[in-house]
Amino acid sequence: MPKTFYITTAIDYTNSAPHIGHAYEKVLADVIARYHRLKGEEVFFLTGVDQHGQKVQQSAAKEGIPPAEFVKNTTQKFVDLWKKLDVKYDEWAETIDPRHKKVVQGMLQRLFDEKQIYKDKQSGYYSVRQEQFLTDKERDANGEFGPEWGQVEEREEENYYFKLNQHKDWLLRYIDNRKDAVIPDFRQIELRNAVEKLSGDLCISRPKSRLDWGIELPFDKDFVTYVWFDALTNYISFADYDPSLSTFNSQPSTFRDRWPALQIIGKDILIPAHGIYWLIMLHALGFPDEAMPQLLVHGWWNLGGAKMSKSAGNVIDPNALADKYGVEALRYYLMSDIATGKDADFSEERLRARYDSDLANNIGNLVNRALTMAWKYRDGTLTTSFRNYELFKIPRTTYSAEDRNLLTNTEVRKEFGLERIKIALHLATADEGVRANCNGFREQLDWFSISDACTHAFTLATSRNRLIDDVQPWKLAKDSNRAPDLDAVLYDLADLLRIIAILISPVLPKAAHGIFDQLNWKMDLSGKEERFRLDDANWGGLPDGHVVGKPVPLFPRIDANV
RNA sequence: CGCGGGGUGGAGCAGCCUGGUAGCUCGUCAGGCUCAUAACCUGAAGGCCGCGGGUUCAAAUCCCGCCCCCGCAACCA
Repeated sequence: MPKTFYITTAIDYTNSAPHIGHAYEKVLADVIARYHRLKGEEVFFLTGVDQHGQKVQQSAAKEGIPPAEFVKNTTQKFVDLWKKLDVKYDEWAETIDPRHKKVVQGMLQRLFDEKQIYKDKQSGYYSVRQEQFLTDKERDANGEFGPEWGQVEEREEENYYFKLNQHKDWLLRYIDNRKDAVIPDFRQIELRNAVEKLSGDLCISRPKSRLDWGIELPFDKDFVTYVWFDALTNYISFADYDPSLSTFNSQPSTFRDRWPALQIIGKDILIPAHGIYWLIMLHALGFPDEAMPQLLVHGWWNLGGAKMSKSAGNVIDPNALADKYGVEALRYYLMSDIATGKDADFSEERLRARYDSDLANNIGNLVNRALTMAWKYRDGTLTTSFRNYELFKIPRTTYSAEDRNLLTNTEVRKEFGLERIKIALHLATADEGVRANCNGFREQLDWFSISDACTHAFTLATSRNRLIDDVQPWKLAKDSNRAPDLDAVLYDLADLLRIIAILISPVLPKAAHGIFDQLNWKMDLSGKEERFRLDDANWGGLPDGHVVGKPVPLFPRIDANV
């Protein structure tokens, strides 16, 4: 059996409501997951929330409710948003889940038994009011800790540490040996530089006196584990990893079938969390190099060139955008107006412009004009009988230079007329054009260039908008001698829409269904077969006599509504 | 000399690794069409590819220097 395609996202911290960055990452993962389903692969898409930690504890205290209740409320906001945005995951990770807790504790116990975790003292400046140790980052311009920290004292605290540093050389070698450990490549360079500077071990605990909203250390009930072993572990704990089995090959078959994952993360959590801590954690647990996850690092949506932040009060609410413009418009914008891995500037104006020009004017309008003509001239019925006519007989798969000569031969021209030859040429090359664009589509998606992949669907749509202008079906309709020509064009248009729907389905699932519905293309497939399959994206899939549905504007223009 | 990204027609970007007529989308202007969601199609205008040097027959693309903008710099999820 072919291996399952496993994809994860970062799990979001449930301290506040989701913003556009959260939405971008999940939609990106969803699109990649849908693409792999489209290829017929088994897919396991995991996303979820990180619910433990100090900030949650503090926020809950502020509202006067238990952390568990607070977390339940914020978690719901994420769940609701993913439902709204058609983010279709296969498993949901919550760090308060008992399954997760069991794996985290199992891992910690094993590493403790193997002496990779030890207890030590740390000392430093501690803010009593904020209940946290301060670092140089907290110092103001004068090198002092500002009044917002209240009383700052030197304090000493015992904690548990993970022997991170002893794996440094391994990590360097791993990064050097695997060119695509991190995508895009400049992030891998960044990581490599950071690893070289790595020194010291990793503090992985907090005394319960300071933080008790977390997973208890299995070997010391006075401590909870702090963020790293808790949050990062979700990627394996929800994929059936068994921490009691020390070698990778002894893991359950479900886990081995899934792992390793393609892990989608933001640029802020590559270094040190995923690029260093996580990879070293896996290595320490006995994961071989071949079982290291690939990290796909995306950039940020900025606003007017500046970083979005809650303190600046310029965060974008994905819920409001989805309500205002629709889910498809939002998904399309997030996928098309950014190069995966890089930053981009968020602009509502560009969202509108891209939606109107790419979706409404190009694809939506094509659906409308193609189906309107099918009804106006043929009562919605498509036929393939045009293939019985002389010039349309050339089997498209064997179309050759000789055939092309035939079509451009002056004698033939005289006999059939330039118009029919034009259409014959078009039909003869239609399949080839579809295949080329489908291949381009695959290629771009395999490189995570979602925007460029979409372009291939638009190229096909543009080619048919051009064809309509070129052959002018409204004139063909007035001449009964041209009936086969019109049939051929109407069939080609409808079938192209079917293919376009398949290609846009990862990014625009609702619209793809909309096209299929308007084409009246019901797949009488059994069981859990997908409605969209890349294998079906070949010219000529609609049967003779198929009756299409009535056209309804697929992507109503935004500027007309607002 | 901390690490990394960016500086390309009015706007947003691709191209740079693997040198060889500067490409895409939007916008602008001029035509065409009427099947269509005032959509669609054709054509045009508009760029010394941040600056200075170098390598080369040839540089946006390679090398050196400089200027400007933006992230990150370890307890922050």
